[in-house]
Amino acid sequence: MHQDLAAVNDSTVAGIGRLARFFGFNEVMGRLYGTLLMSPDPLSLDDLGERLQISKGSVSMNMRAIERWGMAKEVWMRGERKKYYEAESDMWQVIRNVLGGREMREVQLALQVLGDSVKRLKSAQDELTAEEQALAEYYLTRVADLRNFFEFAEMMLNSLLITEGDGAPEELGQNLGGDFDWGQTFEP
Amino acid sequence: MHQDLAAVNDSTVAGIGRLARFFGFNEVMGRLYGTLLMSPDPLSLDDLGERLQISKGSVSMNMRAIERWGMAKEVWMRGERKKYYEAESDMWQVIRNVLGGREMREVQLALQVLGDSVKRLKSAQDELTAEEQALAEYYLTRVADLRNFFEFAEMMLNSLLITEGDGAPEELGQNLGGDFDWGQTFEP
DNA sequence: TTGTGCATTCAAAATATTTTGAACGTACAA
DNA sequence: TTGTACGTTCAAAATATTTTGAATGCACAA
Repeated sequence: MHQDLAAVNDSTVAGIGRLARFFGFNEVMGRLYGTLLMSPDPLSLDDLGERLQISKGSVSMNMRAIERWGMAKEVWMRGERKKYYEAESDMWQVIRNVLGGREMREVQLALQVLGDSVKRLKSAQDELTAEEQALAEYYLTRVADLRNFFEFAEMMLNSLLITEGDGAPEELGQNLGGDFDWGQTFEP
Repeated sequence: MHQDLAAVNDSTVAGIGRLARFFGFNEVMGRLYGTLLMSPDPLSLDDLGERLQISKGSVSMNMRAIERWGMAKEVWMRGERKKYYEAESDMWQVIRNVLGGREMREVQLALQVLGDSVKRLKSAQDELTAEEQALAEYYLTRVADLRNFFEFAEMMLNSLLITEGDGAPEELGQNLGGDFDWGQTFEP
């Protein structure tokens, strides 16, 4: 193949691998996804292992993860017994799939834990010595700060995830406005 | 200390540790930061090692990383020879520090690589066979998709980073509007 | 300047993650 | 139903990351 075409493919695949690592996936996942993205035609597991020089097992496991994240899907090639994959090429869809499955859970969990902390602190008020009460106060402000932050993050994520159809969110601000106090600060 | 206060401290510290891992830091960094955040007073390296039961070396190295990320700063305690730290408690500032130092670089790099690819493809046009030209076309659309995506990400980041003062960005949309085509899609 | 009390460094050890490949399972063509 | 061509699994190996603690460095009080 022409040298420049190969170079473009390689640097893109390497770049996406780097990004994948950066976002907490492993690099091979990124390179597999990149390879699919840069291929006009679906590729089989063998094709992928061949191109990236990795073992059958690794291709199989990593591709399954990629599929679960909604970053690629299987494609049926008639008359073929092999599995073929093609990349989800709408970046917004990929982002939505990943955020929806991961960051969202993480934020929900954080909010849950913080909510529990507030309850716990408030219901313990009576049993506390003066010194402990001061610490409880302090904890409440810190926990409130964190909650504000995560509520904001949740709202941002929702506005991305709710967006219908392809492409960039039509107007990010639209989904966010309304019931959120934008003027807040974390140092009251 | 009262059981509920300890529990709130511990679950918050654990939660922030988890988040740190999630965002590509190591868990100990998160727990150190969480411990500082939940302490009304600055803590020394020994205090931190003691509370988290980790070695002097680990505290030293991880705290330095935390400091570099702008997540905590040193505090001078007069008459003390120890180093004391306190957490940066403005979450928005933390986010800005981290994004500014990391994601921003990453996005810039990606844009740079993609820009190079476009140049390379365009200047190679002449030397290509018909088949190679078709592939080059395909590459150009994929690379353009990625570029749109990263340009959007860059703009989002800028609007967060540019915000002055404490607290949540006053109006995220404001910084974004204007020169960006919100109506674009990645599948023209 | 010296002694002391820290922080820092770094090589080795511990731990965690990822890859490999052989063994196994499965679906499909014949 | 059988043989085959594939995919999947998983334990062991390879690799990467993190922690440890002893050695070292540094600044300050005296």
